[in-house]
Amino acid sequence: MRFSKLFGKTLRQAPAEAESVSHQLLLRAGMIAQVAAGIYSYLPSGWRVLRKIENIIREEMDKAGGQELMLPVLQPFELWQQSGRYVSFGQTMFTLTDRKEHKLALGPTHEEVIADLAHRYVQSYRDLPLLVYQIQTKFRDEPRPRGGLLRVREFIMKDLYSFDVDEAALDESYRKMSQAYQNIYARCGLSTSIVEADSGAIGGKESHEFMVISETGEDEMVFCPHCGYSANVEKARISKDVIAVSRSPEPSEGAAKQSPSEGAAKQPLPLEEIATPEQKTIEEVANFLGVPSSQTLKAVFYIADREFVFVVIRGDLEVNETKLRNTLKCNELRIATESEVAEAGMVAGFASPIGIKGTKVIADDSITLGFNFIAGANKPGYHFKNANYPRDFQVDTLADIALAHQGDKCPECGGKLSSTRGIEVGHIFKLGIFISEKLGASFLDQDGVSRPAVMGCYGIGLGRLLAAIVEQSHDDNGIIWPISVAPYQVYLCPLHLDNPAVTSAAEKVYQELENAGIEVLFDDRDESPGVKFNDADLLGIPLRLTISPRTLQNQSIETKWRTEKETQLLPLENLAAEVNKLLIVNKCD
RNA sequence: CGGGGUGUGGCGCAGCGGCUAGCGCGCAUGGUUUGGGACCAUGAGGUCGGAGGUUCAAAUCCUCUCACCCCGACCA
Repeated sequence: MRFSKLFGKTLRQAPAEAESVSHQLLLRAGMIAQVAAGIYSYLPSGWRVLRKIENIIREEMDKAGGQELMLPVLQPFELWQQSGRYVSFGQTMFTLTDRKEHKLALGPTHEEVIADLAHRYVQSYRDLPLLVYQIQTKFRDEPRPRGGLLRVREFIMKDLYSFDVDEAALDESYRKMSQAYQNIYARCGLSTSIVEADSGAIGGKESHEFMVISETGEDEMVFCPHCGYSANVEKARISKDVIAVSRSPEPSEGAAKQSPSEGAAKQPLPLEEIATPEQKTIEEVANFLGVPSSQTLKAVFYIADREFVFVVIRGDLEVNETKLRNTLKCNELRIATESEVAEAGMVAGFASPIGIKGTKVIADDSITLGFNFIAGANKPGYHFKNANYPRDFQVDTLADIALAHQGDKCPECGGKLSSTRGIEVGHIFKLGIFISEKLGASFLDQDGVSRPAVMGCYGIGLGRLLAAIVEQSHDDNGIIWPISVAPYQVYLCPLHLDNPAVTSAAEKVYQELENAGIEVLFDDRDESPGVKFNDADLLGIPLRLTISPRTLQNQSIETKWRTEKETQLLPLENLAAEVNKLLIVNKCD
C-alpha cells in the first residue's frame, strides 16, 4: 500500500473527546472514526487490524472443533419472550417494528436463535457435542458508551455456543474454549488474567472473564498473589473471620489490640438496650461504644423490583449489589430513598431486624461469624447490645452478599487479596439448560429419554480486544502492534525522494517485498524524515525499513524495530528473504 | 437516570455585546529544503450545534433544545 493513497489521515493532535490512550491513538492513527456515541467506523488500516484479529480467532475456534455459521441480526421478539430474557436485557435491546407491526430486536446476543436452530437440527445424543460460532455485529443500547472502542453500542463479536449431553461434557467444552481463548490472546500479544465472574443478564451458573490489566478498564478484580485465586469484585468471595480487624475504624485504646472474637464473649449474652444519642453511622456507634465495626450489624435498605428489602450485614462489610441482585433474583435494584425507608416504618440510623415483621430480610452470612453484636433498637437514640442470630431475629435469606476489597483475606488460602482494574476481553459461561428447555433444544439419549441440551456460550468483542492491545502496547510516540495483528508488517521509508537513485531503489524494494507476500506500507509521500518517522511510530508498524542516499552507498537498507531504539543495516541483495526471516523470528504466534 | 464539562473551517484552540470572526496544524499552488513533526509566498475553506427571545447591533446576553465527553448509577 502506498501511504499517499491510504484513506485516513494521521493527526498531530487527538480530537478533544478522546480521553483513553487507545481512543486517542486509534483516532490519531486514522484507524477509527466516531459516528455517534458508541458507534464507530473502521478506516482501512484499523479494519486490517480487526481482520487479522478475526482470523486468529477463527483459526483457534476451528482448531477447537468449532463450526462457523452466520445468524441473523434481526430477531423476532417472540424468541426473547420465549426465553424470558427480554426482561433481564430490558432497555439494552434495540427493538423495532416492521411494516406489519411485528416487533423485532437487533440481536444483542444469539442464544435464542441458536437454541431455536438446535431445536430443529439436534435430535440425538449422536449429534453432540456441537460447537457452532459466528463473527458478527451485535447491538446493545448501552446506557453509557465510553472509552472509544472499549464500550460501544454496535460491535463485532465472536460468539460460540456449545451443546452437550450433560454437565461433564459441558465441562470439557468449557475447558477447550478456555484454552482456545488463551491461545488467541497469546497470539495477539496480550497478557490476560482469567477470573471468576458473575454471569449477569446472560444467566447461567458458572462463568469466567478474561481480563487485560489496565487502569482504563471498567471492571475491578481481586486476586490472591499467594494461591492465584482471582475474581471480578462482582463475584469475589472473601474469608470473613479476620478481616474485621484490618478494616475496623481506629478503635479506641483498649479495644484496639483485641480481635473481634477476643473482644466479645464467646457465649451469647442477654440482649440489652443502651442509649446511643445521635450515633447513627456504624463508625459513630462503634467509636461511641468502643468496639470494632465488626462487632456491629449494619442495616441497608433496597427497593428490589418495587419491593422493600431489609439487608443486614456485619458492620465492617459492604453490600455487593450484584450478589444481592442474584440472591433476590430481581431485575431492578436500588437503594431505598429516605421517604421509602420512613414509609416502611424503619428508623434510619437505628434500624435492625430485631422485632421487625412483614418486611423481607436478607442477611449476609457474616452475621453468623460472631456473637453479641451491636444492632439498632428500632427507635431513635437507642441500640441493642448482644444481638445474636438466630436467637434475637430471623431472616428470610442468609447468603454471601459481601463486597470484596483489596486487603481482605483470600477465601482459598487466607492470603491478602490485591485488587486492580481490568478490561474484559472475553467472557465464557456455563449456561446449563435454562435456555434449551425454554426453546425446546432437546435430544434423545441412549435410553431414548428426551433431555435438554446443556449449553455454554463464549464471547469475545473484537473491537474491545483491539483497543485493549493498544492500551497494553504503546509508548509516547504511538501504538506498538505485535506483528500478528499489525496493519502492515513493514514500513518502507525512503528519504530524499528527489534523488532518483532512492526513488528507483525504493520502488524496486517495494515490488520485491510485495511479491514476497510481505505486507508493506510504502511511504511514498514527499515529506520530511521527521514526519515519516513519527507516522511510522504512531501507526505502530513493527519493522521500519529506511532507504536513503546514505544507505545506498553501502548497497543496503536500514532496519529498525518499533520496539527498539537501534538501527541495523541490511544488504539490498536478497532483501525479501532476509526481511521474511526477521519477521518470522519476531512473530509472537 | 443523577452530577460535571464542551459545542466557532478537517483537527487543536482564541474571541464572550461593536467594524470584514482570528490563530496554529492540516489542505491547494509555486519555490527553497530533507536522518525525528523545515521554511517563504499565494490561496481555498466557517449556517459560530439548533430554535426562539432581548437589542440599533448577538459567536458574545436570556430561555428552550440537541449532540458529544467525563464521573457515578447501569452494563456479558
